[in-house]
Amino acid sequence: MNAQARQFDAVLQALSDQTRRLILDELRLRPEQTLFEICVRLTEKHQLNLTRQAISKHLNVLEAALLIRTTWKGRTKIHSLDSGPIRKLYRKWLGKYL
Amino acid sequence: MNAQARQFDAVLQALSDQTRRLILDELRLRPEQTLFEICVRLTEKHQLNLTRQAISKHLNVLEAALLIRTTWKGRTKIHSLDSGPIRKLYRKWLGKYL
DNA sequence: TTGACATGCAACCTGTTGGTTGCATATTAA
DNA sequence: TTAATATGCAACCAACAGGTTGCATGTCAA
Repeated sequence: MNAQARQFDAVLQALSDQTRRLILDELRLRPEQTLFEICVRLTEKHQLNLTRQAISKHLNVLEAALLIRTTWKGRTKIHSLDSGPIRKLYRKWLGKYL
Repeated sequence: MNAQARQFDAVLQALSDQTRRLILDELRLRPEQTLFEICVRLTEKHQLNLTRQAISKHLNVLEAALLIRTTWKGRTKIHSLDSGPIRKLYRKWLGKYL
């Protein structure tokens, strides 16, 4: 299996979880959020009661699929959406089905 | 979690496997194929050496996600692509990211 | 310097996924 | 009727996913 197929696997698998889709939605509306901010929004806005570590794992999955970019600012890690992989998936494969 | 989120989970998870994407690609180019025809195409065209039962499981996943429709014709089961769930996903969620 | 804060890392658990092998069932053809 | 054919079903397995708890690390503020 080639590299692009593996990349599509990772992107689609990352998107196949509602919690991760909610995280992306939040980052789309409000970029540059920390782990704690994301936790607060998910619990208060979406009644999603997960531990910080669970959210952190989801962020790692999204980052591994290159769907979010991160930078460190002192002791806080800033997360932002990168929709590049989704657009690539659309151009190279998914678009045929629309 | 609501029903639509679960449906999106199922569709994206079904799409997150390269073998299943190849199956959809084959059914898009040539609809109305049986399990055996799909097996032959995957092995001969894509050098994918899987047992019939493995392919059958993949077809079940795709059918559960409503990505393929099936009808019985005697002792053969005919599979066809249904891109409806992909279009719905695009309309209701993914399109925001393109 | 010390304590609070933001995050990471690792172990663990349960359920699911992707694959196999073996056998059963139903339909068609000889 | 019998044999070949197309498929389904079930058990099993290793690997992975999603979640938890507990502890470690690095940075900022008092």
